[in-house]
Amino acid sequence: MTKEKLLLLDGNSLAYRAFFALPLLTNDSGIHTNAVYGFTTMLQRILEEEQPTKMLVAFDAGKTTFRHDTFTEYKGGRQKTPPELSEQFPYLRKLIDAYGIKRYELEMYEADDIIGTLAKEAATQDMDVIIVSGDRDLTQLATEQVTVYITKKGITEIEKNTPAFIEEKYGLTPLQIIDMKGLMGDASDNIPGVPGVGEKTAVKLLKEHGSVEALYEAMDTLKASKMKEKLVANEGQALMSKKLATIFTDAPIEVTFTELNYSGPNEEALIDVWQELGFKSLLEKSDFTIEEEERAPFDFDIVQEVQPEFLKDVMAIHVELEDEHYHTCRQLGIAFTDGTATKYVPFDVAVKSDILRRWLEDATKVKYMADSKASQAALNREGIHLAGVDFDLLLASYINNPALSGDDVATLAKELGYRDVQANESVYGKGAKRAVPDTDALAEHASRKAFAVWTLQPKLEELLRENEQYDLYKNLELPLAAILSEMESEGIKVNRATLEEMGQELNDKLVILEQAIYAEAGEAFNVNSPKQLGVILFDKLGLPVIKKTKTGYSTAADVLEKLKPEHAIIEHILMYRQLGKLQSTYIEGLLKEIHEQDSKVHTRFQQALTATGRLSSTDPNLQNIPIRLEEGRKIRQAFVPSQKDWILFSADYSQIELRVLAHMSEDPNLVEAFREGMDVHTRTAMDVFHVSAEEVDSNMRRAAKAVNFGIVYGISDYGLSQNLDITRKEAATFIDKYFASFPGVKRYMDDIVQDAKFNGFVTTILNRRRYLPDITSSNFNLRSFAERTAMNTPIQGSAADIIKKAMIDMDARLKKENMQAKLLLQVHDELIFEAPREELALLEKIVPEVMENAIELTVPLKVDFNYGATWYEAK
DNA sequence: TCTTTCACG
DNA sequence: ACGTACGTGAAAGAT
Repeated sequence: MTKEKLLLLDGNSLAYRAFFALPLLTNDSGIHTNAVYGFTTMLQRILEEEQPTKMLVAFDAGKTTFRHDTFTEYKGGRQKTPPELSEQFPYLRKLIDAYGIKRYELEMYEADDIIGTLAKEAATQDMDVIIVSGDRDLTQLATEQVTVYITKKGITEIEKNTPAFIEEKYGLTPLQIIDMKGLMGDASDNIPGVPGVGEKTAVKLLKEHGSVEALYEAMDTLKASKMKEKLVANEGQALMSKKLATIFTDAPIEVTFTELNYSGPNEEALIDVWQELGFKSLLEKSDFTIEEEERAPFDFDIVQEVQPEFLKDVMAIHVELEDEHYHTCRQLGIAFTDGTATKYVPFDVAVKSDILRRWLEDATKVKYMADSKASQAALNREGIHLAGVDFDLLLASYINNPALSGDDVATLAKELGYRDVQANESVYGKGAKRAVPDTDALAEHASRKAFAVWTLQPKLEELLRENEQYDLYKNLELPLAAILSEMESEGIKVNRATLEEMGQELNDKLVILEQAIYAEAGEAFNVNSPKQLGVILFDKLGLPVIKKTKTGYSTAADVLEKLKPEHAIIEHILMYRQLGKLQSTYIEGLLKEIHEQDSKVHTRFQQALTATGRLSSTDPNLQNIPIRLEEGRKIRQAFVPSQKDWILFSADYSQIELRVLAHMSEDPNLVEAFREGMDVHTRTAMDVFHVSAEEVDSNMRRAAKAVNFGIVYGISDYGLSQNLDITRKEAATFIDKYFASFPGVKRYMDDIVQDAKFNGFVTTILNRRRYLPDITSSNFNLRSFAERTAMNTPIQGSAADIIKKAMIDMDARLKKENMQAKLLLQVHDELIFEAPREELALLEKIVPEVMENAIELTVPLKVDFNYGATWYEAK
């Protein structure tokens, strides 16, 4: 029989802690949920770690307790419980019941007393006892059998108070904690103590005398001092305070230990509570099976022939695809609705219908869609050129709040309170069980999506107008989707043979390096395993440990760089890593993505994903093809134009983020630097180091460049010190000097954080928003992160606005000029085109012109360009 | 599925 | 006293 383990939780204290530690979350019905959420996450963790056999959550009952008989002002002057917290207690009780945990409260006693009484009793029955609270007072209950867990940093960390721990921390026994409070008092409980005595003095006195009573007995031996006077004058108060602080361990509790047996949650009840509270992440993480919500019945028809009268002037249409890989997956069918009648056409039927084809291509026929870029790309494959898209649910949701957007219609709809559409996962299944369902189920699913789009269109447009984001959505993101879809469908040609040849060479080098590493290590091991590599470097070879990760030794490149002088193996490992990365990600990875039919790769640009408004690129990611190191840069030799005698043409914005910063901050110094066409890093070095342009050496410029990066990222001395490998203090000096030279930037950074605190969000030049709920958090880390984000997002996001606008203008200009040149890729501050060589002269003229004039700033935008027979040469 | 590492702007 | 630079995606190993 294993030992019983009793877990006693201080319900009130933990709820308070969680409430103040977390931002005010609300569920769909507007109930605040942060305290319950925090309590739940903490409970989940403790249950997993401790595996208790018995549990109880104690609550305070009512306002008055026996302590008020001693001192009527006990807990007086306390702030009223915020209503946002009060409303959560019923849910907390429901939650605890669903977990199958005993709840208990007792008239006239506080939760502490219940816990103290049960802990004492349990210890006599030889149980292990763990108490969990946010209130340090409870540490007085610690004994060899009773450990008191006190939550720290809100609720994320736990301090385990054993008698030994308390001894080390204060030099006191757990029971002396009571004496300490008797002397120093406790403002939060309105316990007076002795005025002028704080923690330091109290601990000192108790180390000397042992207890409050012993201290007063020995009072005559103390030499006269202000302190002694205060002690003498407040003897009664000190003794009363000690009494108030003492947890009562003989409360008349009427529960048996059998009632406290814990055997796990009632899953069904717990799911219900979590759903009611809207704890999506917990529901997903748990392995509970969630029952489908009931949906209202829905009328739709499956048609095998498209009649012209089905197709109205304004419709919501949905192209149902097998999965998210819309360039390759099966297209299953098309649903369309006018809000009255909903029809589903299997895809093979749809493509054969000239009526439908003409309607899809007719720009005067208005279409509302869930994800127009995916649909357009999927239709492009059949030679259907979608036109007339007027609403895009995915993009509208993303602009409304970039943090929420999933890519499933059900998820997006649910965020707006619409539930009559199923999640893809529940229609198709997941993992190995994933399969396309029968036509009826498929048709219903697609039809419901079309209807959801129809229903949500007015709501979302209204929301966007309210926030003055309609223009951004309608005139930037929506037309951009069509352009991106063309870019993706066009694809970029990749020379398979070139990559294979490089792969062969890399392979030869990797084999040699691997052998050298084994020889230097004295054994063979998996160099790609950070764990095994850590053992070799730090245990076997005894190299100094510079940094640790949460799972072991760090073997990241910056760490290895520092170890280079220590051992010859390091250089080989770094080289192995570098070449291995090229081989696995860029040679093998890219080869897998080349389409057989056209020798091209067709990436997907995610337009509704990033928090800042940037695009991202997947399958393959063409926004991180190597360039910084020559070995990697050669990968770009495999990217070629799709036609003979064509070229690749690349144009990039110079210092766009710093120019945006100059524009937004209106810092005179920074503005001048750009207006004068100066090298901005050199200029920064001149101002920070107080030297002339000629005196700026490469080191100074390097440091200045790092500071400029830091400014854009939301500067911190720690980050800069890491980057430049200098001390934090030196980094702080750099930053101070920078802000002294660029006071406008300093003001901007301060203002933007204030704005974010006031509004709860930050915006870009085109009014893109990012909400920053953590900006008011009491958690230092969360708040600091939000503050840096507040500084960075307007910069990164506005740069994204600018290049997106340039893409739209460029598309129009290429059409106007009747050019064959095609835009293929966007890499954040760079556009890559392919074009016949004859168009080069015109490209050199119009690309910089269009890009530089995309959006007018108070400083000029500058564009550099290059071209060549491969992407490598277009540098 | 999560963690670590490393490629890009 | 707190402990990270901003934004991404892919591969490999560990779990």
